[in-house]
Amino acid sequence: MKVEKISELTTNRLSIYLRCINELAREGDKTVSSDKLAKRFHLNSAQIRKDLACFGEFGVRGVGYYVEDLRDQLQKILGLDKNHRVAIIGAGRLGTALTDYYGFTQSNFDVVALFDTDKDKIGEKIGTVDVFSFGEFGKTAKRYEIDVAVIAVPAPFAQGVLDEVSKVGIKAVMNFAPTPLKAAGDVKLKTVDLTISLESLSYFLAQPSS
Amino acid sequence: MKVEKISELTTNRLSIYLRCINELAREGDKTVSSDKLAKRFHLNSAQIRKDLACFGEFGVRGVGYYVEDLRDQLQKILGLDKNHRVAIIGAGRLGTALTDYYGFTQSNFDVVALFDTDKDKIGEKIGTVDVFSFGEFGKTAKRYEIDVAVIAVPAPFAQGVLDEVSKVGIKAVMNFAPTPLKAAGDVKLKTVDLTISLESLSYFLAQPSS
DNA sequence: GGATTATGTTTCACACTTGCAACGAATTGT
DNA sequence: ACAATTCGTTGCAAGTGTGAAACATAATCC
Repeated sequence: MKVEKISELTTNRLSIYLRCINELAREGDKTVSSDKLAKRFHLNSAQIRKDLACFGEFGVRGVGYYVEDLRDQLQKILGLDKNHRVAIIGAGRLGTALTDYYGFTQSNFDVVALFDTDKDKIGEKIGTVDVFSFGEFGKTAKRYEIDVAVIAVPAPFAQGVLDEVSKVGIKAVMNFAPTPLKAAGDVKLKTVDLTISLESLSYFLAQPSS
Repeated sequence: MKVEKISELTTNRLSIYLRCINELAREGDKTVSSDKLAKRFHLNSAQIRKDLACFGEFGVRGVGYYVEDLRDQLQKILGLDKNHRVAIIGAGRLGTALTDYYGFTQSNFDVVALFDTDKDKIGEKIGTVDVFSFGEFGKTAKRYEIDVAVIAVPAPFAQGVLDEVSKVGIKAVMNFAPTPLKAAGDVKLKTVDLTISLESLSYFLAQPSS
């Protein structure tokens, strides 16, 4: 078992392994070798072993991995055994869509509060979730024990929101605003930039070589 | 000007340059050097010049780049001067949210049709967009001259949708289903996997080192 | 006990990207 | 004319991730 720092690419692969293992578990498989896993899901067996070995010895030599055990281990490593309380800042189209997003609702992330600065929205409900004034973010976030923030405001306001959110002590932030943000060192910021993805498609379509 | 193949990382940076240039244009700047651009937006001046040089000589030695000209050039390179007609497959929460997403509506991507297999949804409208039966995708896609498809269906159906979409001759696909897909060589597939991003945050929160 | 299987681990080569430095070429300003 | 600026281009070092191979270790099967 190594004790190096874990690359984000590694944890991303762990997510993928977990999905594959879940699929095998649904099919009733009890054990699986890194080789079978690799061939079935087009992965690399050596890398699977390397990645898993970062976190412990989960496999059994001569046998492989016990599917249910590995699933539990991966869930634990990825922190999917603990619940998180999510606030979404920005009750616009994207924010309201994310509130209902099954990726949140089906996982260990519970959206418990929305924030906006629009007085017409404050006090309303999106589904079962209340919309609060972003001016009272600190107070409300503490009351709801928020530990994850999702930024769904227009780009020019995103940095301000991130600063405010960080001030309250929230350490995990997902940003959907199409702009790079500067976060404090101890804050994990994950930006999902759909604009770049779209423009990448657009570029491809514009190329005559296609 | 090089004629090598362009890496996707390069085009992603072009998207970023375009944003920066747009910001400068809004502020009224007429020219900018790669050095100023780099310092202002925390980029690398040599890389800016290298990236731009892949597509032509847009700068003027001793002067820098003309802001408006560079903006137009970048838009043209990224294909943002031509409109695209988008179909969204899957009229669930994510699909309907994307239909209204300003990233689409504010860009050169027009969402012109939704598809689903649920009879209760077929025939309805999401905003101004009709929901069609996915069974008639080929016919309807041709009629609407769709050239971009967005997959917003549950993971188990995503590959089937991609195959069907490819059969119709659509070459650009954006996939929101949390599963890797196999696309034909001439089809550009861009997968946005929010689950992996979420689990990455979850992992971070689970680490005692944080 | 011996053969087989498959992990945990190390090692190496390869590819890719990035960042830095350098330099000729071209333009502007004095 | 000359200095200053800045692009276009090249080369190189550093870092990172990937892929394949190899091998000791350990469990299972016969």
